Amino acid sequence: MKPKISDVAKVAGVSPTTVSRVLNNRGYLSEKTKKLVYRAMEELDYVPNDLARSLYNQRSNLIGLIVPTTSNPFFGELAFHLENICDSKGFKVMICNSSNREDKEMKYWDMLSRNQVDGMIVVSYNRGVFNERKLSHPVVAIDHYLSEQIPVVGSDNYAGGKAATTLLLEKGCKEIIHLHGPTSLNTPANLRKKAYEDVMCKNGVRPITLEVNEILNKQNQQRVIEQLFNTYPNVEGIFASDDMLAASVIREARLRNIEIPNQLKVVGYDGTEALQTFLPQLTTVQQPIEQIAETAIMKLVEMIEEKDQSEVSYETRLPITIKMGETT
Amino acid sequence: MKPKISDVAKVAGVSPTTVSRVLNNRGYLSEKTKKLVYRAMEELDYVPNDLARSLYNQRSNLIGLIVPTTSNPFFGELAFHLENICDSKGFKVMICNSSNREDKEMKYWDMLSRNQVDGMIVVSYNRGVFNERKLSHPVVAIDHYLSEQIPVVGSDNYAGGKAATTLLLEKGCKEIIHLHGPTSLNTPANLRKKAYEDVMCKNGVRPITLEVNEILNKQNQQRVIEQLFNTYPNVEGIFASDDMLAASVIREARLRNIEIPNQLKVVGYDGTEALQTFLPQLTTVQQPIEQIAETAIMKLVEMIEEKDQSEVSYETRLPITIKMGETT
DNA sequence: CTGAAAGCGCTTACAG
DNA sequence: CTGAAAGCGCTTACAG
Repeated sequence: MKPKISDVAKVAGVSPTTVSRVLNNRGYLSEKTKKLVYRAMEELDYVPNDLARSLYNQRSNLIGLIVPTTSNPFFGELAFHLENICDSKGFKVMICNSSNREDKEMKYWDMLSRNQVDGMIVVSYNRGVFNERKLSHPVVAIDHYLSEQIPVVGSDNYAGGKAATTLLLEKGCKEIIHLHGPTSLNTPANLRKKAYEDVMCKNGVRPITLEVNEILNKQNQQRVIEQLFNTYPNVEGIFASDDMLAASVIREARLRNIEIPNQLKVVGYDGTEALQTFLPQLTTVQQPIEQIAETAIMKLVEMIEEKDQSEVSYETRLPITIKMGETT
Repeated sequence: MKPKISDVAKVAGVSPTTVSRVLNNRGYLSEKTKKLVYRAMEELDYVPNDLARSLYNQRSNLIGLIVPTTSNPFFGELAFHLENICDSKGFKVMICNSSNREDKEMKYWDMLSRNQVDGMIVVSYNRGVFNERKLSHPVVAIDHYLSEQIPVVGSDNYAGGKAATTLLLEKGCKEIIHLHGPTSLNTPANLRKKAYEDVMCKNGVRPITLEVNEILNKQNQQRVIEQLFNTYPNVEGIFASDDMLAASVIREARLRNIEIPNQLKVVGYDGTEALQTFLPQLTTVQQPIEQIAETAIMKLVEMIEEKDQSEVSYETRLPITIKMGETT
């Protein structure tokens, strides 16, 4: 059996109360008692039981994290930073990969509630699920509106879309097409499209946005990309709303012997570390992933700590940077 | 306050014992009582407290996962599969990114122990840390030996190294160099090198292995790669022990105007999804990541369930496949 | 078929 | 400076 506080107490010749106080460094303790207790803990290889502690304290120091999948470098990198920051603040992270499925998101949500998480960070494209659930604990969303009560943190999508489009125009592209994820979802990411369309119109060029309906669906992506090249054989610039789309565009262009950047210029969005090792030549709009993670946790902790949530701003947009590559 | 079992009991007009039994579907219950209890739970929005449950049951259904970082697509993808499989078996996952630092691994290990994990999956390049810790719960390692007591699951590294080297030879390369991670660590991954050297010797060619000392250190990698090209300007084939190295090799070759695959052929190792979207043209040895995850969890659960651990095989090597790209 | 009591391993207000 | 008692929210052996 694992030793418990009462075992330590017996060995140290004190009461469990005293051991607990030594453990938490609370109240007045004589040096002698402390040493006795430390020695006993050492001798028994005592490990405190955080479950029991959390139960009594009504505080788990646990953060639930729901992402589509850490297989995707963007979410993998986001999860890394979120966990790291949580750790530095004394929080533990329970991770959930929803594959962006509503049913899984719901199950994970309930599971996390049962596990008494102090708060949750959610990356979901399915607003509906969360909109209706009563919030028994604070939640912060990344780059997607989940409900009126759930603050959102993300990159400055409008600035990103604007920068990408402007760059393509400056490089002399006339026919510029935007490849975008599903817009039926009301998310801040739609501002990438909005910015693209605004800039295009302002420059007297017709904006053309093609939509990829399903996120995480490679075949669907591929179909849309092929259609793009078939319908617009003279396309000179493509602004893809994420780097994986951009990579697929580059691949298709190569198959069609379209030279990049001479005949076609491509700009992506995200700028993960993985991209920078695997496809460093891609010009892309880089999201400040670590800063997004920091801000999200900061908000969440504020909500957890102070029960007055009126002070937490609903939406935060963090500045992007353009990473110049060889595709523009 | 959140409702607890006794609140439900009051509303349903039964005892807490009965509510608990309904919750766990244990023992004889009259249909009428069940309905009463369900209705009460519904009415109160009752959510069971898994912390309390785990405390009593001496079983958390929690798995701790320590990886270097989910930013790296290989670990990100591995984490995804591990979590998914855990979830399907009713386990929750607490995730820890160690950045491959011994001090962090130790802290995380202790943290997970305090949280009463039923078991741990560890990916670590630092054998020492774990070798000395007494195992208070089952542990399974991925692709690295941590101690005599900790089973290892990974890809068949020898077969992978052999396949890669053989391919390069078949494609006509004479001077083939192997880029390898730190070999001071005694890990199964060293078999990639061993296989390379065996195949080279068997074919009467001199094996040359260059070592990257620090994992996750980009500058160090870059230095070694530049040195490779400077020292061996006529290199015809490079077998890199992971895809990120291979990608850096390709980048450097491009800077030096070395044509791939005409002048130089490159084979990587891992074959993650991210690679397949970002750099699909790379020929690589593909690890069966999902299968590795499955096997690891299977072993871990066996160890958790049956206390007789003699039946669990110490090492498992899962079959690799060569994914042909355009770099060979 | 159902309930009162004890206990999982902690912590804290209260008393001394 | 230290301890006995109660309680965090559950579950289960025991009794009825």
